[in-house]
Amino acid sequence: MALRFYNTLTQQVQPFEPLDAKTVRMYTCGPTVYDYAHIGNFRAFVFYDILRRWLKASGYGLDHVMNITDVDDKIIRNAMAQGKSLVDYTAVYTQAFLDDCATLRLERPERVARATEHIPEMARAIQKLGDEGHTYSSDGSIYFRISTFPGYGKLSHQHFDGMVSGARVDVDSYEKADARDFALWKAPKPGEPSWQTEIGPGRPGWHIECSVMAIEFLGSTLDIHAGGIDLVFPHHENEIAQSECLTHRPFSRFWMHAEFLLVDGQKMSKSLGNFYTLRDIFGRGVTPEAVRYLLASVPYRKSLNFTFEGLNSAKTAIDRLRNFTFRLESSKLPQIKNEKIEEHARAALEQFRASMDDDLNTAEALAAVFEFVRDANTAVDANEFGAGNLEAAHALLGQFDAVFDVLQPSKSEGGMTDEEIEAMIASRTAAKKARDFARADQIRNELTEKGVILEDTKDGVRWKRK
RNA sequence: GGCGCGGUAGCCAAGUGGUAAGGCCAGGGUCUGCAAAACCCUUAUUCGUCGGUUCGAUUCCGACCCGCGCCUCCA
Repeated sequence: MALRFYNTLTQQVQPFEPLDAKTVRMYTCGPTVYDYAHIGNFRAFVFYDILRRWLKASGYGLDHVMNITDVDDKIIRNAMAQGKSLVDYTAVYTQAFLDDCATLRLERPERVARATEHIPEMARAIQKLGDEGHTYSSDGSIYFRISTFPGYGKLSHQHFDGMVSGARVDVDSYEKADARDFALWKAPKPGEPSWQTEIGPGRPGWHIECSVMAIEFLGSTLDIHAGGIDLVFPHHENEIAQSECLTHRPFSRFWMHAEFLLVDGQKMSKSLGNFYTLRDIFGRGVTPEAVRYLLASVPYRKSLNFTFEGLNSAKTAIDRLRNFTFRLESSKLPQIKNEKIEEHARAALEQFRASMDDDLNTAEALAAVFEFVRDANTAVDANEFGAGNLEAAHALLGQFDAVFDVLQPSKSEGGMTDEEIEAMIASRTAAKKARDFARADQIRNELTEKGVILEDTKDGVRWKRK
């Protein structure tokens, strides 16, 4: 079966292939840099990464744009409260975000676009929407008139019959003609940053930035537009309205949305005290790989309950896979090729791919890997796993890690060199030979404290860093 | 109220009209001087509840209960 994804627009799983058959043009909603990103945010960002990697593994090129929203109400409020300029304020959190992404091994999109670098284009787009009768002004702000776009609601599948046009729903402290209408351009307020443009002074609304940057970089019709499920309405619905009024073409062929992350079964919030940034979690001795694995192992369309127990489970699962690769590298294997193992490796690789093709079913893909690992471990125990099986095993593990990317440990600071470790192991072996077990145990404990784990095997001692 | 998602072993979780993947935990074992580490084995007659369709349903249909998200900023 070929690659297929669930499309929020059609509410169906559909075969996927990019419009030009080679390169996937994809836009994903990035962060608003008003604070450190939290793990809930990274649920979506890890999903983007898995999607990217699987598209690449499927042979496609990528042109992926992600925005960074560096101007919005919260940013302005916080920056003003701290007496900082917008640029100074957002620089900190933008960098922190990029650092966090690198820590989680998220591939950098082909383009990372900052909203404030595209304001003239946004103004021009708003101008054009105005020329075509989709906007109205009120107190210097410009609003999109939803009633001019009949398709409104097609993504979120909502009906707005019950909403009374002209009703005053004053949620934004701006005047709107219709409750659904949204701000394209916000009038400058005293003390707030604003830009001088051909449509007057002010700053862009949130929704317009994504439409404008997506179209600018990727053209009028994208292959995939992705985001968190909470963005379906109103953000993505509004993007569609703006973009399709602007280009008169379908905005995105596929819309993909990552489900929510819960913490201890509840929505993460500062008031509940279950609000975690990556920095908070790493402070508790959790590795980036464990976070990555946990977020990736639950299929993206299923809500994920984040717990420290889950992180622990992820860590152990990764260890199992690392131990297996370590074992293949360090064991003396017989010069044979076990056909049963070969067949299993082939079947597991095929199953892995089929599962990923099926709307990125990462849970099922993982099962294929683990089943093979168990089978292969048993064979190694029985001395029936041969050097001739290594290639097929590595093909499977390589495919797995091209997506999950957790096998290589993150570098830890300090620590001993390989030579120092080998020297200590040599003295321990000597002590063991002399039956001085107290001395041998002392050396082993020392190594353990320094994060080096020894394993006594029939082929001798082998070691690894924790 | 509207729209959407989900309820499968202690926890996470896949899946199918024909009788339940995988991971973690737990218990047992192998290895070992002993631990540790590693590896292996075992662990749901049962898939929220109640009806219906069917030779047969966890899987299809209906009703109900429960949890979550969106409907105002939010990944």
